[in-house]
Amino acid sequence: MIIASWNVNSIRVRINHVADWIRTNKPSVLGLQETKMKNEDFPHEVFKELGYHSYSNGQPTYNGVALITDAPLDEVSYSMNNYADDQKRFITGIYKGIKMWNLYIPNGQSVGSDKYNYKLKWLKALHDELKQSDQSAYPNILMGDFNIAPEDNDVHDPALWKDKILCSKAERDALHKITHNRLYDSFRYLNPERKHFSWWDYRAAGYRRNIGLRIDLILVDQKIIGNCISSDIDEAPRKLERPSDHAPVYINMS
DNA sequence: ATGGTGGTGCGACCA
Repeated sequence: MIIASWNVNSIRVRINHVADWIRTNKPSVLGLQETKMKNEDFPHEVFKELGYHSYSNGQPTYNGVALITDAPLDEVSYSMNNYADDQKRFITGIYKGIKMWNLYIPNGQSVGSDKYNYKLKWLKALHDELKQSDQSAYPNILMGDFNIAPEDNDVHDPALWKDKILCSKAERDALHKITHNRLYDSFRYLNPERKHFSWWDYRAAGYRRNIGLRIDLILVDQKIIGNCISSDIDEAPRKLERPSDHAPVYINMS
């Protein structure tokens, strides 16, 4: 089964790209970020026609996440228990005995800014939320736009990005605290040396020059990491007309 | 060269 994550940067603009990608790849679970659409406008009918269930936690203009699944989810949750957040960045649900977390982690703007402090607070809250769920019977898969490049091999020019937003030590430490003894970065686990990005800035012709970072991640519970067969990033949609600035990342699990 | 492009929505913000 395919588990995938994609920051679409507006579901309204990207709906045909997403529908085509689903038809081609037939994911079991697809987490979308930056839908930028309120729930009542979400195109549930498009996914229904494809044979999928869809769950939206959206808002106008900014943020917004959704889970698209080929079987119904149980226990869908739209917020963390211990962190009140007006920004719609969180949705979870149980899929065939696995707790799927789809997350749009704050960008953080620049190191030291108010938005950076919000990002670190959000990551701490996520850590606490995950720690609570450790007692649960369900293994976890966390997918989404983490807005953190885990290591220098995930960055086109590590010297240029050193201590910058998406790469700072505090962000990486927060991510490691979340994964420690619990989760594997599936792409890196299965591709120890590969340099492959998931996001390229629209500005400065980032994609054409392959100036990118790997910030879209699928973190898999150590209890089921052995079921992961492969992990990859599909650049095909990034080459289309009017693409998202992110490519879909996915894992194949037995 | 210290910006650039793109989405939302129509000005200014976010990334």
